Amino acid sequence: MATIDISLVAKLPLFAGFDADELDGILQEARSIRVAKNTAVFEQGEEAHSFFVLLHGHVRASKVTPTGEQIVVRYVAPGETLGVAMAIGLARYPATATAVDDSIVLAWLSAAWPRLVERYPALATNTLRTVGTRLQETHTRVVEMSTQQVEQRIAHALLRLAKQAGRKVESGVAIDFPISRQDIAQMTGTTLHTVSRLLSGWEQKGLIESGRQKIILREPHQLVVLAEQAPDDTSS
Amino acid sequence: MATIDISLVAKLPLFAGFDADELDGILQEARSIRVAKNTAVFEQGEEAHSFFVLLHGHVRASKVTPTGEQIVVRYVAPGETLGVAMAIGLARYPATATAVDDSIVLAWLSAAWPRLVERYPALATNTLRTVGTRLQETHTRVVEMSTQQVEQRIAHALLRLAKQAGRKVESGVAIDFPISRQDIAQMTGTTLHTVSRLLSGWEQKGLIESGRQKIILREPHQLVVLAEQAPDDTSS
DNA sequence: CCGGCTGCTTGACCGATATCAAGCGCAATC
DNA sequence: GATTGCGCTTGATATCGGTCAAGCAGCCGG
Repeated sequence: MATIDISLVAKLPLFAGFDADELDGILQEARSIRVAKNTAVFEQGEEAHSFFVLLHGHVRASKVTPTGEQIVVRYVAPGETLGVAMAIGLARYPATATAVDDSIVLAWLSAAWPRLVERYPALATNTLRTVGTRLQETHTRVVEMSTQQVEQRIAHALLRLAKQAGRKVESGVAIDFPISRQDIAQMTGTTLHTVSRLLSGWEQKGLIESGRQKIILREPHQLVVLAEQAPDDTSS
Repeated sequence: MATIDISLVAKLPLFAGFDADELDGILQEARSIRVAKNTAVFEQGEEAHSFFVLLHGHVRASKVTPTGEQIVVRYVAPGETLGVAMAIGLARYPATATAVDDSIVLAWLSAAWPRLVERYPALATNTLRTVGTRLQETHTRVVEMSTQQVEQRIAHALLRLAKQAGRKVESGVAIDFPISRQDIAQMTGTTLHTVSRLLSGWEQKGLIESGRQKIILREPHQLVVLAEQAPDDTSS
């Protein structure tokens, strides 16, 4: 029953435009849950009993196809919502959410959503905005997959990860959670092998520094150049 | 000032849960606009002055990349909303909407959206649902592009088009608007040439019947088989 | 401290699909 | 009814990146 501190969430997009009292009312209904590294917040196909806000840590949303192939939908950063299936009219989660680091989420019962929205209509418009943003981002991904080579796509993916979850370190910007070549392959529609080869190449050129589930961008600007390079541009 | 007939729109998802009076209030503010074949409803990058509901015809939403490549985002069927940029927090249209047939749209000024939503909160939740659905569909597309061969992707695309805009004809199901090989290429992330070759092959096998900007599915079920065929399944 | 798992690397090969190139024919326009 | 353009077809060739295969190495658990 420990109440959640308002200051933790007051500035999140989901709660934009709410005053302290309203926030308090909404938070009344939330439970805070610890999710250990490598355990699921929810699983694809499961009944969408709750929706969440990530408070701390990092969560990977992924989908499996009927034939067993897996793709990474996105990485969730602290402050973002996840599992809003009910709000968009789904009874079941369309993807699996796995903590890639020890994480903390706020959870509301999906059943409470209609009531919350009725009392606090801004919840709907705020959620509409974030779902709209995700739609834009997903379209960007489709465009990239349609028009760019693997090298450009991976460069873009790394830059996005760094922007979203970059931590400054001495030698550059580190991606602040464990991520494998396989994960990157599943984000960019390619294979583990190709990612490995490309990253090895970049490491040789000093663009990045990498290890087991670890990537540090040493020369982000060089990566930007790579990412924007036209398919046949051999000017380096 | 000709008022729009309520019965035309009462059953659309955007207006789910509204009674006649409310609908009337909303429709007061709409203008009905004819859009001739091959003209734009709105253009990518343009200020998002209005949002729309397609009443009649078919509209193609497409995006151009900085480097000039074009991709088709989706085809809009009658009853669907388009140009809801403002609702998802965008000041400008993220894509171009072009009528592929003579079409009729209802248009509201984007500026009216906040006021409409305040008076009719269900507009927000209904829009949230449709944007959520589009997000799902776009994820499906990403999954397909990541895991399937061109042949499967094109088969899926045709089946989806037929489902969404199929018209029964003697020889099968026709896609009810002009669509070129180029369009299909831009929907599936491939090239005009590959689409042409594949369709030629299917036509030979009697699966489809096609002509200039025209495609008729003769054997939808065979296409389903093709679409679901595993990458190396040579069982035909 | 050791063993084994899991993530990573690297080579060789191959094949799906893009690219390059040429030409055809329907259909709209004047 | 002629003309021209646009959508389509089809061949030849090139290549990116996937697949197959083998081995390495950092890290966790015992």
